[in-house]
Amino acid sequence: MTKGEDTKQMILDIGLDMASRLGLEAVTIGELAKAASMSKSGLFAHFQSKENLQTEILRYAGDVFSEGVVVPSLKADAGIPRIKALVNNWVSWTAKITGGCIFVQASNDFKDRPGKVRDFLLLQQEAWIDSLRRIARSAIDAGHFRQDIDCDQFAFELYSLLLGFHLYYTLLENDDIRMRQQASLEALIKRYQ
Amino acid sequence: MTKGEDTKQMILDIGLDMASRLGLEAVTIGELAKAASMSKSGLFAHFQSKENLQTEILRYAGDVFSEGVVVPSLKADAGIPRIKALVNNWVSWTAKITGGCIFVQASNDFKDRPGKVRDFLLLQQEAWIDSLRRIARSAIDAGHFRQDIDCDQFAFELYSLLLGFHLYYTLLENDDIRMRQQASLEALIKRYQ
DNA sequence: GACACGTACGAACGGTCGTACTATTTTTGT
DNA sequence: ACAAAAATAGTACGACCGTTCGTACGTGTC
Repeated sequence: MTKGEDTKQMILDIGLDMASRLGLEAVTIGELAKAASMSKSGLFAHFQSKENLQTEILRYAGDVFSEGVVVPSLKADAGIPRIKALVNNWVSWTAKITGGCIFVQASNDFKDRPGKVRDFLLLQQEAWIDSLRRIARSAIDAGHFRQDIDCDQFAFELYSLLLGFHLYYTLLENDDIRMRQQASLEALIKRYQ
Repeated sequence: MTKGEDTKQMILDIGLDMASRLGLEAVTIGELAKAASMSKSGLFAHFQSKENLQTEILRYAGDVFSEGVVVPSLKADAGIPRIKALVNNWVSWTAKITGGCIFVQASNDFKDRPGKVRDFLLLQQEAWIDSLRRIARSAIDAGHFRQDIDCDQFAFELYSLLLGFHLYYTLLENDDIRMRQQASLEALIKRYQ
């Protein structure tokens, strides 16, 4: 790893932390440079535009998300245990940072702003929904879910539940919400059994 | 209505339209003045700060929301018909404008920015959740829902469903989502009967 | 030793932001 | 009709935005 790549990774680390706390939009080049103890221009040289910086932060966030949320859940037994593990990991990921899930935040920020960042975010969201779909599929294969269920429908309902948790947790700072979401998850699973 | 109040209302109308399309954050004083064919300073005099402008737009949005979403649903028969009417009205309200629901957008934008706007938004969200709670309560009274259900839990699950619809509709531009949400709503209602 | 390259810097650009002050015009009450 | 009051415009400000420029200091290569 050359010196430049090293620095760039350091910038992305700080940038991801910043984006997690305040949203991807709040990551300004000046502020990021200050946090990284660099000059604006020195930092800027590593990316060639703000768009690139944002996209790279998202990509890096995706890697961390995969490693910290998706992959660990695959170690749980296929089917219902894996679903519960995934939800727990997602909740931990979301609750760890004050601003909630960076992807949920960014989805809201960029949904009406066409461009590279939006396109990339869309790919990531579709990949995430695909993860939910596949986890439902594996629950069928494990014999935990009925054969005739609609995996897309399950993915939508599960993601909705996570989004509900996200709003209650970040905006309303509702403390009971973990239990409430747990109860909803149980009911959701039962409906597909 | 004096001339000033008249102008102010006109500004709020345009401001709400702007906020609906691009989010409350995107309503800048300069752009709003341009859209209203006024000078920045002339417009600014009606509010005394950006915070006031944002709060007043939210308050006005709340009025429009009440009148266009909540009140009409009260004309439907109490219980399940009223719940379905409320959901349909909410979906129409959300789908009518490109940016989706202004409150969902603003919730994401302001959740980490303490101040008057956030405080007011929180009140509105709690009032909305209370509407959901009361509509569940009236479904119990109408004999459509079981006596022993948790109205807060129902409100959370219903709102989650709406948030899921919101993301799928605004970001993913998923066309099947109305049907999918309809199916989920039916299942949700059935669980509480 | 000359040269190119990677890396970082400070300064400055044109632009937009919210806000403050001062004029000027328009409306209102008598 | 006229003065008081309200409404709007004009101008300027300091701060921050993303971006560009010229420059300087290593480090490795021919």
